[in-house]
Amino acid sequence: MMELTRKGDYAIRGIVYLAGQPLDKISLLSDIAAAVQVPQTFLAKIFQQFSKSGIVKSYRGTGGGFMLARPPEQITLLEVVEAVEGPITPNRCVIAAGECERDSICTVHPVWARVKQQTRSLLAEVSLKDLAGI
Amino acid sequence: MMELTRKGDYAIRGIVYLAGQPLDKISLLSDIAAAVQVPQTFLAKIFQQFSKSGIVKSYRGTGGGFMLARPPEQITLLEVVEAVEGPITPNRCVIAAGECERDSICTVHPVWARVKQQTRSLLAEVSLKDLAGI
DNA sequence: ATATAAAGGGACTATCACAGTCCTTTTAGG
DNA sequence: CCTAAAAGGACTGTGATAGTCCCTTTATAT
Repeated sequence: MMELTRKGDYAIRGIVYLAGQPLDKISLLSDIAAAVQVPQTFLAKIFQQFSKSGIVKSYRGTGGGFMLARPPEQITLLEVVEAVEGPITPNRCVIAAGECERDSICTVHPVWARVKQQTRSLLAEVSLKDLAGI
Repeated sequence: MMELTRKGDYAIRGIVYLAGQPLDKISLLSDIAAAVQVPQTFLAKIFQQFSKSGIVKSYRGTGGGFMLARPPEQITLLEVVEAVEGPITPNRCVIAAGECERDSICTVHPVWARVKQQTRSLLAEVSLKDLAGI
């Protein structure tokens, strides 16, 4: 239970690397992939998701690459994880009330809600600045 | 991320049902399965794990079945979940130091350790008595 | 204009964990 | 010794994960 996927792991590695680079430097995907030891084609998919979530800005063509969309202290670990893994939901029931028919009688429900809330707020307190050790 | 499997869900349903029964009553697997709407053969595997973990006591043969091994207030949700899902580990690195080679440089590591610790202690505070609403 | 260097995006594949099923064996009572 | 239960092993279908491959789009440099 509660395991981060390899994709999530790679995502964090990649973005933390980016956070460690000079703010206005555009990094090549190939460089990032080599530095953090992740297959480049796979990392490409991950950075596409980052781009859509507004965590990174991408530039195409010659001289293109990736940059953080905001300074590292304004990007949280929660954002990064949820960008690639989707919302954190310890139990399907937590997604939305009524998702399971046993809802009304389910005393476990509120416990998962607390786990979710607690975890999200912990991850929200950690920024890329912290992780990059700047 | 962080999703409880269906097995874990079923496990909780089954054990909470048992906690709601009279303390010394031996319940049939077939009854439990029917009550909580889980395939009996699948629930059988789950209760075998419970039995090995010492959460329930099993009796074979005619008149056999299952009973909680301890009173409901002495069995925690953490025990139940870990019995069937294994240890709660948000990230492979958290399992043991040195599991990943990037260990020493990995600033994310301590964050996962906190998530793990926090979640475990929350689940440890909830007993079957609470869940069964006794 | 055209060659080139990048990211974007779609389609495809292999592997593995999850979610079960089925069948045989063991244990206990009547 | 027959029957009722759990124990255990072997097997299977399905879906998510973890990629790969190839083509398209966009931008720059010559």
